Amino acid sequence: MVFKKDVDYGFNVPVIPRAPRSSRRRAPHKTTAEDTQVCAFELLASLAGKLLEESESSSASSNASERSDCPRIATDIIAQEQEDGDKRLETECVDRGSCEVSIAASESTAENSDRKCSPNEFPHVENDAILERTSFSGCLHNIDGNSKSNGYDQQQKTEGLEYLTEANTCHANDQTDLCMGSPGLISSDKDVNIPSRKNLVSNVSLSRHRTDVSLGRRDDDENFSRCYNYKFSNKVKAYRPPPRIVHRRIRKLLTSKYWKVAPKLKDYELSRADGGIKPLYHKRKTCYNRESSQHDVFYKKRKLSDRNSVVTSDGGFSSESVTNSPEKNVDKSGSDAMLHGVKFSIKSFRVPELFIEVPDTATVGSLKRTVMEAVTALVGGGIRVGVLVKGKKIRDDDRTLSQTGISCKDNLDALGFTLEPTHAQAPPPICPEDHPPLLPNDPTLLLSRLSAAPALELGIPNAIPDPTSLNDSGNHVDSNHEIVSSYVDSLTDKPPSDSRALVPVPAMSVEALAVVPVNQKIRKSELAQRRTRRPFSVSEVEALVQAVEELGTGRWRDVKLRAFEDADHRTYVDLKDKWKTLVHTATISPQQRRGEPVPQELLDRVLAAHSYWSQNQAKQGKRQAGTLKITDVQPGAIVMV
DNA sequence: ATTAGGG
DNA sequence: CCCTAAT
Repeated sequence: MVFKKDVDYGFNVPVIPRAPRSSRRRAPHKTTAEDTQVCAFELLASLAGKLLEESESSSASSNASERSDCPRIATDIIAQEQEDGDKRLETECVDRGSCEVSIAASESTAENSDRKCSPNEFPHVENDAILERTSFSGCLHNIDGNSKSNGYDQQQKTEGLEYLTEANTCHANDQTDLCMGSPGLISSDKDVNIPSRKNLVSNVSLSRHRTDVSLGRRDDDENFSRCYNYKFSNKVKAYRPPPRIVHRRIRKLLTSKYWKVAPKLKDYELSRADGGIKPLYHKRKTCYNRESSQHDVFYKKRKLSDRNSVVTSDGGFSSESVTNSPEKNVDKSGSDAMLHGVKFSIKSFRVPELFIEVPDTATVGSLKRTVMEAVTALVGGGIRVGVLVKGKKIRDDDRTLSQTGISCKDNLDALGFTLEPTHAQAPPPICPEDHPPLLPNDPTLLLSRLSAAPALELGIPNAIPDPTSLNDSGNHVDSNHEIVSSYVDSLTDKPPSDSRALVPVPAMSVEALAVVPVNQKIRKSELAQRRTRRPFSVSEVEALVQAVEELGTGRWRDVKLRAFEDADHRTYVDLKDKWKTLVHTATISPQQRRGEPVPQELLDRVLAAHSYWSQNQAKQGKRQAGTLKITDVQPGAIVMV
């Protein structure tokens, strides 16, 4: 941050009138939620419709080869289920085993193991539907972690039992993948009530057959992106469920981090070419649930139900259902030239787990849209592509395809891709915007800050912001570039001239690959989680104190504008909160204080200002032109008991 | 969009 | 810091 003001108000505290309301930014006209609703709805509906259509008409043949593409899986869950010994369950899930087996394990293996649970922790099936996959060939499973008889922890673990399945195997057995059971069925620890699943939606499930609906290829995409505003959460309130409603939950759970919503896929394509498009969503106010959502699901279910909630994990468990089908896209005329090339098409990407919750009074269309949102959010949250060969992850980006064993057509079957959260391998993701143009250690900035620090003028050495603290706000390395470049590299890997590396079939593969977003801004928004903690530096406190001394404690917006306008990561709420803690800190004994010690001088000023402004709250109106001598109130304010 | 408070 | 209610 930078001190915007270097005026020495001394001890005189002028009462500065509030900035005229007119000066406050007005949000531009926004499209009505209605529009958004309708549009998104239709789009998703049509998409889902196609899925259904395809799933019904397609055969149930499984794809063994595909399965072998991703041999590694999270089987602990399965095993767990079987340990449970529940025959019904077993029956229900056995087939799924193959599905799971086909899931490519990624970094979050640890996560999975964490999810392991003892038999008696088996998930309690309810009526919530859990969408295992939302690759649009996904399976729906009726599993609900909300056991009313279990405790919180149990709940957590239960949630982790959600199956990781792959659609193409699920459908192989004509399993009832989509389970929309009747409400109210709750099972105890020992009695996993699964039967309800049988009554559930029949095989007309979405997952009977891989639908191969390309995420980024919908004609409606354009509209979609425009209309999909994630504002539906408000809208959904219209679907407020009746008291006894049971909410359907569609979720996949692997980690505790959530991605943020993102624009349509097509944008990604564009972004690749343009070098980045403007993100549709900057604020975190979009539709996602934070960590607490899961933790509180027990207690706040009611709350959650009021809106559609979507949580996607970044577990890195994203797997792909890539289908190499060279024969399909071979360019006959150029077959010779492509003899050593690699052509393939990506049928679809499997999407990492999603957590979706909507009131069961919501419409199907709403559900579809929600799923769409989840997927979109996930994809836009910042992912990168992982390459799997025979189930093995290829991390060396410099290896040629031939060296990797995927240079010949025969091996294409073993080629797979995964979608992984970029930050899974990246350092703490930091938003570029969070940092001022000037580097923290930039002499210029440092000087300006020092000179602007009232403390200097007051001759209080302690208040001089130390370089260390100054660096605090900017010592984060923007990892975006790394990530992006890394990602790009993986796609545009340049192999030795003599060997033809991955040469995507223009129309097909390029597009398919484009499914992976590169947009930095999108990545930024990825942090739909709790903001990174950023302790106030002494200099910041300094600025805050000064601003409050001048403006009072009820004008945080002005404080922000005055002293922290350039500190994007400090919102007026942050400032208000900081002031709150400062007052508290100043009140308690020095021994009880934690963190970077704040100069007592500042704390004294905090108390003084706090005291003054709280005392004069009522009189503020009359003191328009008045001034105050801090010293006048300090004596009393400093008194600590 | 802000402010005020509780968590 | 987050979340909400109330402005």
